[in-house]
Amino acid sequence: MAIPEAAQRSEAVGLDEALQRVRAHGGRLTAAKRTLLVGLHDEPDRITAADLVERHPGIDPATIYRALHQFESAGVIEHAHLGHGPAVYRWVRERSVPAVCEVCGGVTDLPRRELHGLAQRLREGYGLELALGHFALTVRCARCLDDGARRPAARG
Amino acid sequence: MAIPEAAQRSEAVGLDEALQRVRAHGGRLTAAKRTLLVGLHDEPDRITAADLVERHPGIDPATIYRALHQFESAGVIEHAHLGHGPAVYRWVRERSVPAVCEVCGGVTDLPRRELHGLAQRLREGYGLELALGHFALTVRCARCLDDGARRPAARG
DNA sequence: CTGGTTGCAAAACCTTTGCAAAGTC
DNA sequence: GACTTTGCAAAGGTTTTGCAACCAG
Repeated sequence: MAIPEAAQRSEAVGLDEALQRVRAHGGRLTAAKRTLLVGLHDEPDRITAADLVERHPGIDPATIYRALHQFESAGVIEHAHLGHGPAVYRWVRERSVPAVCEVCGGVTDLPRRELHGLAQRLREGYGLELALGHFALTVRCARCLDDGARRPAARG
Repeated sequence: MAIPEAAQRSEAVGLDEALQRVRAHGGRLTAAKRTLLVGLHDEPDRITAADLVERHPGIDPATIYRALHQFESAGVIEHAHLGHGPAVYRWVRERSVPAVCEVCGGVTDLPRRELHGLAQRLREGYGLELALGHFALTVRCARCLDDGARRPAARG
């Protein structure tokens, strides 16, 4: 239930500002962190910690996890859970809501706007403030729905 | 990405029918499974596998996990992921969508109806069929929002 | 120099799997 | 008697932690 401190209303930041932010949060800028920040900044997709471990054989997994936590506290990156399996990390950008196909695992990014109606209902009806983006919505994509229709489910 | 076979459109079933269903799915009714089914049937809340392990010291954890899978295939129970931490299991009932407070972890069950609007938008706008109930929505509950307002967040 | 950071190794956590013995139908 | 299930133990994948050596500011 850890809540990223600064990540709350963060907007996308450039690489330079990211470095500053990490320092401002009490972090020191080591070679490892610079490397990881550059890698994350240049990566358009959501990636796992394991991806980073693989791409940076010189950096220990523990270091990578620790750096990711720190970057997230600094509001530079954010993580999400797409389903089973490891968390995925991404540079903070215009906030979107990931929708994961439960069949093929494909991710569709939805503009937050699509969730406004729901957010309002939850706010007015339940006093709940929808927190978007940290956990994915589960869906079935068009392709998998199509496959399912063609080869109907093994009877119940 | 495993999709429960029969659980798709299951309705709540009684204990007796559950026993039948498990047998119908090729399962044998052992003492352990009967015990677990009764426990699950009588439990109003979502519980973890660890809860069951604790409540039934005579049954091995591996057996409990295997039984849970089998019950789920039979459409008798369903599991969901509320956030970080272990999966939670519950007797199948009128389908609802769990909303978990990211601060306190409290769960609010939403009627599926609240999600109809969103489901329609995703269907018409993206060809995505919203799959509800397996993963929770993340929210902040009224109480935690209130606390947050009183003791404002450490600035970003 | 002080205090954050690293690598290594070990552990934590949740869940799955192999196997021989035991149980169900 | 055929086939499933159980307990035990071991392993799996992901993430965290303790600790001594190291490095940034």
